[in-house]
Order: sequence, then structure tokens, then C-alpha cells
Amino acid sequence: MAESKTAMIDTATSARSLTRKDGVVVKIRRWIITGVLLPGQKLTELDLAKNLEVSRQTIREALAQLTRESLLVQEPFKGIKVAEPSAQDIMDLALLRESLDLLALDQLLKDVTQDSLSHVAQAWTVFEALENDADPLARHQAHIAFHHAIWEASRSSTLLHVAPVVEGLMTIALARDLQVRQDPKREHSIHQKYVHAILSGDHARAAQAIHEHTVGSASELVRLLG
Amino acid sequence: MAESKTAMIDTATSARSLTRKDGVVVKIRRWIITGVLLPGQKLTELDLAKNLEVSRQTIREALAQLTRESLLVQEPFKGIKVAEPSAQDIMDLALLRESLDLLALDQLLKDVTQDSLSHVAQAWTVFEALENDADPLARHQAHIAFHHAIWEASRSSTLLHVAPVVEGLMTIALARDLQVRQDPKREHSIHQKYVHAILSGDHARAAQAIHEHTVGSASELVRLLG
DNA sequence: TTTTCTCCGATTGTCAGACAATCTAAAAGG
DNA sequence: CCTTTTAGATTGTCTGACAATCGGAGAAAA
Repeated sequence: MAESKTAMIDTATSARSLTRKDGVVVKIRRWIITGVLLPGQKLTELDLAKNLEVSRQTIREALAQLTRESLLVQEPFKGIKVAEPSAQDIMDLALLRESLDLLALDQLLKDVTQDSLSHVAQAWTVFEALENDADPLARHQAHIAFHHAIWEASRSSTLLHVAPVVEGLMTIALARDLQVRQDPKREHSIHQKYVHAILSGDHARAAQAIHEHTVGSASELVRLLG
Repeated sequence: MAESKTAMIDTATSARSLTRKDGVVVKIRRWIITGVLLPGQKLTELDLAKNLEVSRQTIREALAQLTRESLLVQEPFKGIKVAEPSAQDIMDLALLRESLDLLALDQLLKDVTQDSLSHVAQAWTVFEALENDADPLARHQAHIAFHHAIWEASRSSTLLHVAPVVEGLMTIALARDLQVRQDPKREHSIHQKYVHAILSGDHARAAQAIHEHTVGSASELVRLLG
């Protein structure tokens, strides 16, 4: 049934992941992003273990990780289901992201001597390249990666500690957005304004762009869903 | 050797925890706070399983959770060790907390119609009661619980998602502080200013108190350690 | 009929022992 | 002294099992 265990790890994910658990995490996350798994849906360990051809133990570790990332919700002995954020939650997330992006911005503009800005510029070109990709999964990952790059460039270690949770919340919030797709040109313009403001060192304009990008987009999304 | 498995759960922790894994998490966290486990120390699953009298699987799940909380650091196949934050990390954490506390403050003062403020007031009385407790563990937990209560009162769901990570970072940063204990009166005064500013609804004064409490205390701590 | 209670199946939490994959450090060789 | 090999230790994963708990289907009572 299972030819070689090591071989399976390699083929488990497009990007090679070190451990099997990570492969499972990537797959389930992908299912949530692409709408194969919908918010509120219940997951049972045995089913997943059978489908993904991995032991229950490994499934449990993967589910635990996804729960930390707020993609899943768990109640002891009751089970695990895909998170279903409310409109309130989405607006909350926007405010949190605004705070954190502003923090990153402060750090970024603090030492322009570093090559942090070129890091951002490079991330932007990668994002532009994938932004209109046919695969919605690729687009989503590019989006997340772009914002992650900005946090990275800010050289704030704690932001990176918090990143998995925030990115998980973004993922689950935007999963619906992939169906109810909003204007891609507007998306592009917003991000472009953001990057240009950062690169030009204009703090006020960057702050404005951040607000538009987080709170603005979130209320737009809520409007579409409500 | 193990009389009754259910009985062991009850006695595993002072506060009853639903699952065994949670009991282990509490114990290890306690060891880190009290300095039984020092930053950088390596942990092996088999040792812990033997000492805590639970299976390796349970230990692994507990360690995974503590790793998410940034109390531990893991490298695949290499092992797990207690995190050792640098001075830079501690200052970073202070800035992050300042951002998040300001966010909570905004939310708190937005709707004073709610009984959020009484929630804060109550948390404050609890904190004051435990603040001078003989047990350093109790003091630390009271400190964390106090700040958690403020975030709770802000009714921001996302803050609560992020809380475990931030509180983990606080715990590991303050673990040393329990040894290099700084002025408890100063601690009290800072927190008191904070609470009074919140309850009086004075945004500017609260923001000032937050800054003192996070950035101020952090640089003080760094000075003591460096 | 509606309500409450009891029981059973399904699922999660935990255990034990085993093997494969990988890292670490000591021994062997140049 | 430095590289290479090898053996031991530790982590990652599997299989199979049992205990603890939840949820719902009937049975009993009102």
C-alpha cells in the first residue's frame, strides 16, 4: 500500500517539507484556502488519517498546529472544526493588523541604512509576478508572503513569533474572499500605494495606505458577505 | 505504579485541567517560571515522560504547545530547548506589547457603556491581593492574568488569539526577572497609574502609562541583565 | 405527546512498544 | 591535527489497543 515511507514525504507537498506532519498541515491548509473545507465543517482524525495515508498520531499533531494558527477550533473531547469568523472578528483582525503593520513600519523607517527596503522591494516584485496567477492558492500565498516579508524586513523578532497566528486568521478570513472575489485591480493599487509609501520613507502616507489596506478592505469584505 | 489514571489527572495540577497534556504544560511552564528550567536548557522527551509519568506522545503534544507559545524552541530532529531571548528580543517584545495594549485601550474606551471597566477594576483588585504573595509563581500568574483581563475587557477576539504567544514571550522574558527582582513598589505604582488612567477614561494618560509599563520596564530589565 | 433517563456507538485522549530517519559525538584512519 | 566512519542517542512515525467522554437513539415516566 505504502511503497516507501521516505518517498511519500517528498511527494506529499510541492514544497519539500521536513516532516510528515508539516506535509499534512500544508495540505489541510490548502483545502481550507481553496474551499474544499468550509468554515464550520467538522474534522475527524480517523477520516483524515485514512485519506492522507498517515497515522492518527501525525494527524493529531497537524491538527494541533492548525488550531494554534486559529484556522481550526477545538473543544476537548468534542472534536475539531474549521473556524468560522464573524463579521466582528474580521473587523477586529483588521484593527490588529493595522497596529502591527504600523509597528513594522516604525521599525522599518528607523534604520534606513539597512537593506531592509530592498528586501521589501524584492518581495513586491515577487508579489506582482504571482498576483494574477491562475491558481487562487498561489495568489493567496503570494499575498501572505508579501506581508510576511515586510514584517521580516522590520527585524522585529516578536512580530515573527506572532505571525503564524495572524496569518492563520488572515487565511481563514480571506478564504471566503477567494469565492466572493473582489476587484483585483483595487487590490493591486492598494498594495502598490503601500509599497511606494514605504520605499519613499513617507511615514504618513504609508500609515494611510496601511489603514486603507486593512480596515478598508475588511469593511469591504464584510459588506460583500453581509 | 499508576493507581488510577483518572485520579492522576486530578492531582496533576492545582487547577484542574481537562486533559493530561494540559497538566504537563502547566508543570513545565511552572518549572520555567520558577527557574527550575533555565534558558537554553535542552529537554528530551524520554526524560520528561519518565519524570512526569506520562507517555511520550502526551509529552510531545505538550512540548508542541509550549513551542507555539514561544516558551520553547524547536529544530526538527535536533530537539527542544528553553528559549533564551536576547536583550534585543526583550525590547522588541516591549514595543509589540505597547502596540497591542494601545489597541486594547482604544477598544476599551470606545464603548464605556459596557461593563468592561468594572471588569478591569475587578482584575485590579485580584492583582493587588496577590501582588505581594510569597510565592513568585503566584505573583507572576497574577501579573499575566491582570493584563489578560484588560485584553478580555477590550472585547477584541483577535487579541485573545494572539494572547498565548505574547504571554509566553512575557513569561520567558520575566523568568529572569524573578531572580533579578526589581523594585516591587515601582511595579505597583506603574500598574496603578495604568489602571487609574483606564478607569478615568483619560486616553493620553493611559497611553503614557502603557509606555512606561512596557518600554520603560523592559529597558530597566535589560539594564539589570546587561 | 412530551419529557426525562439510560444505554450504546462514535470519537477523542492516552498508553505501550516498535522501527525508521536523523543528529551527535566518539573512534578510526590518513 | 584533521577528516571520515561508525555507533549511540533522540526524534519522527506507525500500529494496535484501551479509557474517557460526547451525542443521540430508544425506553420509561409524566
